[in-house]
Amino acid sequence: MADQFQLEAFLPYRMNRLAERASDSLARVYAQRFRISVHQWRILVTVREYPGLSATAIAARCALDKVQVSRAVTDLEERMLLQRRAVARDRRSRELTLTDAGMALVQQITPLALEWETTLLAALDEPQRKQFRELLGRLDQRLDQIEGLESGS
Amino acid sequence: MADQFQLEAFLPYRMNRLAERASDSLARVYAQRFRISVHQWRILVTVREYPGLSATAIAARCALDKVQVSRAVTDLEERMLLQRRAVARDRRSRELTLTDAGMALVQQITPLALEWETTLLAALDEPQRKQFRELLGRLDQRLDQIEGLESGS
DNA sequence: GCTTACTAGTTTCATATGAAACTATCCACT
DNA sequence: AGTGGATAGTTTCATATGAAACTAGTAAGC
Repeated sequence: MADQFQLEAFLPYRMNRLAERASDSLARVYAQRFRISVHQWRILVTVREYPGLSATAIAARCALDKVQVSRAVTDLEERMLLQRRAVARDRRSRELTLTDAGMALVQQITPLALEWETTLLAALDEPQRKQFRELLGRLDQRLDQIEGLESGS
Repeated sequence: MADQFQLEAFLPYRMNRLAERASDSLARVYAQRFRISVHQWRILVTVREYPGLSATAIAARCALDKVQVSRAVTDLEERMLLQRRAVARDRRSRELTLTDAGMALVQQITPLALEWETTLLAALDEPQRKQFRELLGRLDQRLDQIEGLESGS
């Protein structure tokens, strides 16, 4: 069995390598130019889409660790790209919103990110793009199940 | 434009999240039990498939950094899972091969890894599995082109 | 055979990471 | 009101990372 195992055909490896290459290539489009990390980018666009979320909610929504969110948000706030506003009903938590500068930054980077995505997806025709998204969704759901089994049994 | 950007629909994010979840879930199958990291697993199976490769060749083949390979190999050698043999034609480089214990370990982990992969792929039917591999391949090739453009211009 | 440029692999060092501890607050129950 | 968990977010600390420096060796031009 092991003697026919090929790393190149093993999906976890394939997915990881592809995701990492894609992520690195995209980051080269905006990271140095705007001094924004991938984590910070995720946070900025999520706060733009859902203004007023708490740090914990952000962490859950963009698959980040709460420590990473804490640190990234501190930095973004220092740079006046985002603000934390105290919320009456729970004084542990704060509502996050973008500042005008933060919004402007997102407006600047978004077209670059979408353009990069379009460039990547030029490898596929429209039905294939649709199919790819569909398959990613199915695998994601499957991982929900697998994780359920892991903790359940 | 930015006001319709959704992280959840953005492919680099989707791919990253899926790959990371998959990698973590799989690692839970063997990492603690055999004290093998993902990097080490890649190295072991690659050395099994191509005995006698150098560290640099391994790094290129499994998308790892040469520093990571150096460290992982040192550890694997200390644990007698792999050996480095001097090679006459170039005294900087050494040929890597698995020891019997290393081979046995690969034989033990491989079925678990393949079983995990099968569990994940149960989310898809056979044509979808084939299609998924095909699409990953196309995107990989596209990234070769994109990286070419980046350094070329 | 020297000098120069390159490559294999290791080590150093500064930074990134995330688990676990911690602080402050909230909530449920008595 | 008071006690015993939970939870939000931060800080600490030990480990992981990878760029750059380094060591040792190779290769090509003179």
